[in-house]
Amino acid sequence: MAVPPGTRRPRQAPIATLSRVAPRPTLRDVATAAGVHPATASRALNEDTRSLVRPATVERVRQVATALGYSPNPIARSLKTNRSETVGVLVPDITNPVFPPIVRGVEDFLAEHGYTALTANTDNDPERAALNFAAMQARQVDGYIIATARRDDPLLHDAAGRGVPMVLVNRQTEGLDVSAVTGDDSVGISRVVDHLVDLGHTRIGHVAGPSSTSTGIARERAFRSALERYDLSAAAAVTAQAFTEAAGRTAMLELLEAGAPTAVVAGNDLLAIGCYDALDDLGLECPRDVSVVGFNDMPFIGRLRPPLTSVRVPQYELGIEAARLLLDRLSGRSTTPRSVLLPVTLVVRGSTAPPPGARARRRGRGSAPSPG
Amino acid sequence: MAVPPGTRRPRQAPIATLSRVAPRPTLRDVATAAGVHPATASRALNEDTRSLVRPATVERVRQVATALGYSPNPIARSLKTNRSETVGVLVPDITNPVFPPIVRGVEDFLAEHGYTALTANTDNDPERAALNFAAMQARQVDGYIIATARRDDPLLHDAAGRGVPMVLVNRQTEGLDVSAVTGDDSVGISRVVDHLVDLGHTRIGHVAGPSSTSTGIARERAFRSALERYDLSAAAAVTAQAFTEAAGRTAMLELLEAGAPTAVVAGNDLLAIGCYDALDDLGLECPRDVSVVGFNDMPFIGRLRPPLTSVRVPQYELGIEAARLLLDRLSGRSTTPRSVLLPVTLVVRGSTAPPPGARARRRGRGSAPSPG
DNA sequence: CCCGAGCATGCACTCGATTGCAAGCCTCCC
DNA sequence: GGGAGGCTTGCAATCGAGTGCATGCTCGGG
Repeated sequence: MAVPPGTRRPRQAPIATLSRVAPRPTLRDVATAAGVHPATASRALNEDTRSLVRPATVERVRQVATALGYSPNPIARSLKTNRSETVGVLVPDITNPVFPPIVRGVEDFLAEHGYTALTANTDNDPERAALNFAAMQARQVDGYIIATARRDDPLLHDAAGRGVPMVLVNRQTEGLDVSAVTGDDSVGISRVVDHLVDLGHTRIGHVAGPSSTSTGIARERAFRSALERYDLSAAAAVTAQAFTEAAGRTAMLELLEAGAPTAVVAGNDLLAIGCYDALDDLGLECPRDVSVVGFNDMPFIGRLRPPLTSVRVPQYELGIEAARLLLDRLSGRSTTPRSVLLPVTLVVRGSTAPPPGARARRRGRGSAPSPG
Repeated sequence: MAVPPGTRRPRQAPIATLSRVAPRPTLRDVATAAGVHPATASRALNEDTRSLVRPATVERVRQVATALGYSPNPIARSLKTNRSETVGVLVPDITNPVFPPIVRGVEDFLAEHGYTALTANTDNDPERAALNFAAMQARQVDGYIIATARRDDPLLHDAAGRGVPMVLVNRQTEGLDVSAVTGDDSVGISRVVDHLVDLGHTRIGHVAGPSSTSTGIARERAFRSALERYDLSAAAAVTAQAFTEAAGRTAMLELLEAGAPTAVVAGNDLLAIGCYDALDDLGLECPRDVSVVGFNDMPFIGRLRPPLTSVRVPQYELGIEAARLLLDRLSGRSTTPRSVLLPVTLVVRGSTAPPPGARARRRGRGSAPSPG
């Protein structure tokens, strides 16, 4: 070698760059500073190859590494290992208040374990979902947390078939053998119906969420079976086109025309707000004329006019749990899919009241109704 | 080499893996399939080296590439180019309703240009911010969009000094020569004061945001100078410890004790909700006893009880604009920092009314008040 | 005292794509 | 017909870290 010593870093200095970013030290830098081969430095710094290196050397390398402020380049590592310590998170729309707490939970748990999250919005569009999914795939994400599942979702079936690690959160897909974390829709709706019957309602309607989503279907089913327990049937039921305020309003207008419910169970809080709008349109008042119940207990939903009675779903915990399941799967700790149902609670507020011209029945919580 | 031809892909098949992910085709695969050298394939597929390759070859390579479903491995590319087509987004807390629209705007604009966003929450903790910042740095993000700026922020000064590309959004940092996109706080507050004076208020108080944030300070300054234009001075002003409901309540209780304002301008909507809480505590009613105004016009804030008068800030557009500035900077299209002020509008709702025992003055919008 | 076992370390190749440089071919013109 | 120049393409090194294999050293036993 004719190269004089100390010329180890051949990156030529840029001619006239004002203040370029100082290059981070690499593994080679650490190695030469510690007087060892890069391979040795690599092994010394790596948890599960450390045993191959003499303890004294390990110590020296580690000290040099911290002294230089070395941290491995995740890109280079990913290239070699095919893992990126990154997971993809798909949500319909982060602007929908249900999702920020979920995402926050996911990110918090991931960060705690050295992972980072790549988030994308799909707007419930399968095509956008597929695009984002592929883009994340290309970026070598190790797995996915999916809040956008459709009841029948070819994209997910396909991916699951290829063995892509993923966890569904909030929503499910039928016949898909992957882990999922959701709120207990059935119990939630059941509590809602208990509450309304308690208040004396018998003509209860339902503004269901879109039938393309598991939550839409599950809550509608739960609604019907809860009514059956009281020998009641739905005053009317209309399915909204989307989980949005506008769709809720449209559906509610239809519902009010179809039956004449004294109470309405909405598929989620946004639909419930749409119901408020529809009542406004018709000059009706909630809860005096019609009681309304939502689902999810979004932030600030208790401060609406009137405060919305809703079912609280522990969104943050949903996110935490989903992230936990995914990392368990990635680390090989657990291999069989698990379905986790998180408990929900009914939060009674001002949007529910006895039906017009009636007094509330008094009844023990959860007990069977005494026959008429 | 004794290796028979056709053995180009030496990855041995795993023994008993049920359904592994099919390996994505690489550039080499495309190259051999097209009968060219990988380097040629690379140039053919790359926008700005394409001119070096014979058009017929380009076409052949591109066809083979799409036939094989090739897409470049961003990890490998990043390693070589030191760019990742990824930008880091720092927000205090995605759970705060102000931020989702901003993030959404950022992500939408980035996605449209082939970039992706890495989001992290800092909880306004400089230490967490530094950690996240470093983690993103390690992941080779090309630049940052920062919604967590503190008024005096060593982290940002340091990074800016090193030439790290970044754009501030929503908040600013003093004496920092980087691009920033914010709502026009000064005009917003000015409109608020106009409106309150219009209604007949003269004893106006302020619950200011934390003085560690530019928005806290800027809005307070704007508040005082707006009052001066009417020869008024603040009935009282208290600085909240954080932009949270709880901090707003505490500050408001103090404020009500200090002065006896008939109207209160809150530093943002969350603080305004805290003001509602405080009024509740004391058995006062808004707007009958005290008018309250917020800032930001968060989603659903108009559906509160009472509907909050607030200043609408175009958050989504803030995000879009911030992303645009950053990408302009990254592409070298624009090099000098720019400050963008987006226009805001006052949205008058039910939380503001004339002061107790007074009728509203009628006054032309924005005109100087007629002296006493 | 010598040889073998075993531990510690170094060497070199790899992941997938990019890019400076070299080489080949063709064409055009003298 | 021959040479020069330009257009295409190939070669090989590189980014930073991980890893199978080879090598060297040390220590212990015979």
